[in-house]
Amino acid sequence: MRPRQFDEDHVLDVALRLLDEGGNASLSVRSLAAELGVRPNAIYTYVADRSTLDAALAERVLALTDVALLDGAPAQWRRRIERFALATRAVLHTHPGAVPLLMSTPLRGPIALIIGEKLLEAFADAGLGRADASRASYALMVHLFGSVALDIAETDGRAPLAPEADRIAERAESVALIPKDVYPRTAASAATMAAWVGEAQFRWGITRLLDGIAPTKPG
Amino acid sequence: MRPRQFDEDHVLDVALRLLDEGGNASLSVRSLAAELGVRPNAIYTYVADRSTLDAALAERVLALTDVALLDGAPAQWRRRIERFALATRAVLHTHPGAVPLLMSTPLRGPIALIIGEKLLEAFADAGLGRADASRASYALMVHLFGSVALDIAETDGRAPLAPEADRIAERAESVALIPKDVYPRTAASAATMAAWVGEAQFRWGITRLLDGIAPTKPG
DNA sequence: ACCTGAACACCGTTCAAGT
DNA sequence: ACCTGAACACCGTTCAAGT
Repeated sequence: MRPRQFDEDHVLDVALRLLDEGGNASLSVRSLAAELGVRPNAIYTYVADRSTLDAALAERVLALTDVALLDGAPAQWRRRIERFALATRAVLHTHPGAVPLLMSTPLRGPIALIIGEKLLEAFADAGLGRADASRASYALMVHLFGSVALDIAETDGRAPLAPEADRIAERAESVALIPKDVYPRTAASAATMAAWVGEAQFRWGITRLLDGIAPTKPG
Repeated sequence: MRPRQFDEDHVLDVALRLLDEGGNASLSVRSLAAELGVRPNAIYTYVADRSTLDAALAERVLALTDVALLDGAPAQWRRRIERFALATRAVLHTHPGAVPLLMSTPLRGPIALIIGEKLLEAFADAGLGRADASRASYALMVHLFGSVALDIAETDGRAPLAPEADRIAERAESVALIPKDVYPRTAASAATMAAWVGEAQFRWGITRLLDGIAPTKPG
């Protein structure tokens, strides 16, 4: 009959903070309990088990996304998708520790559904039929989430991430060691390769994908 | 002065088998040791620590890929990339438990480099300049790895994966529950959405991406 | 050089008991 | 209804000791 000490949102916020501060291994049922000032098993009042906690965290980070960026005039469909993709990438970069959770959980929560629905709308505005719009939506999510996941795989998962320029510079150092006799083309394009984790590369990929999905007709 | 009981390859093979058989949580330093008939700490003779083991497993799975599929006549660049992407997707589906490792480790081993080098060659054959070829290679890898990771996030990570038709049918059931008043477009394209985890969707995405990267000029 | 024994500081989860 | 105490079956990793 005791009152609940916290609501579920607060529990998830604290969990997310632990993830942001400490990197990948810093969140556990026990560390979360300690942070809340409670015994480990009390966590099970708020959450069914560890994997449910992870899924809830993934959905929570997705909820930070601004889906309204997908709204707008039909003719602006491309700009709407691009700005949403850019902004979502930025949000996910803010919570790097949650990204592996996003990539290992089925994305079926309400936020994932809203994003899907609005992407369908944008691609319909682009002139695509029902099936193609659906395929295009998924292709875009694959590129968005996949790109962020690979970016973050190179970091320790702690927030805030190092500035982009630093992350690229660090890659440049390691890429410089690639033997140019074995990998000549790779060595010759080292600078571009170092910048794979940057926003320009992300824009480039999204642009080409959208070009392939809805080509502007010649003439 | 005792002889090494195993070589590193064997240790990795056994680890991969544990991952395949038991799903995500079935591989641990201790379970690996038990399977090899040795005490837990003996593992550290072969591997520096757990995260090194994970990285080695990721590289090992990547090594199962057939990079020769990227070779061929310059005019066939598109076919070379497509068949490589398809085959690599199939290989990764064979070791689903290793895919999360692939997505959370920097891909800098020799196999990753060879794949990159050969992709650069293929995109050069497509007529791209050095920087664009590099960006295109990464975009393709993002799509390939991202797509497989999202596919596998819907499974329990045990090999063999259920047949594609079954996985799609299971998704269809859950997608059928989406309320059509809130998500009308999503509900209307439910069948396509259920098939997001299928090979046809993967082909579609790769095709559109390549279309955007190296458009066949009109006329 | 390789493996064991023992130990340390952790995990997630359960169950019965207290309020 | 919520939390605690206690326990269980796990983790990864270290260190000194044996061969």
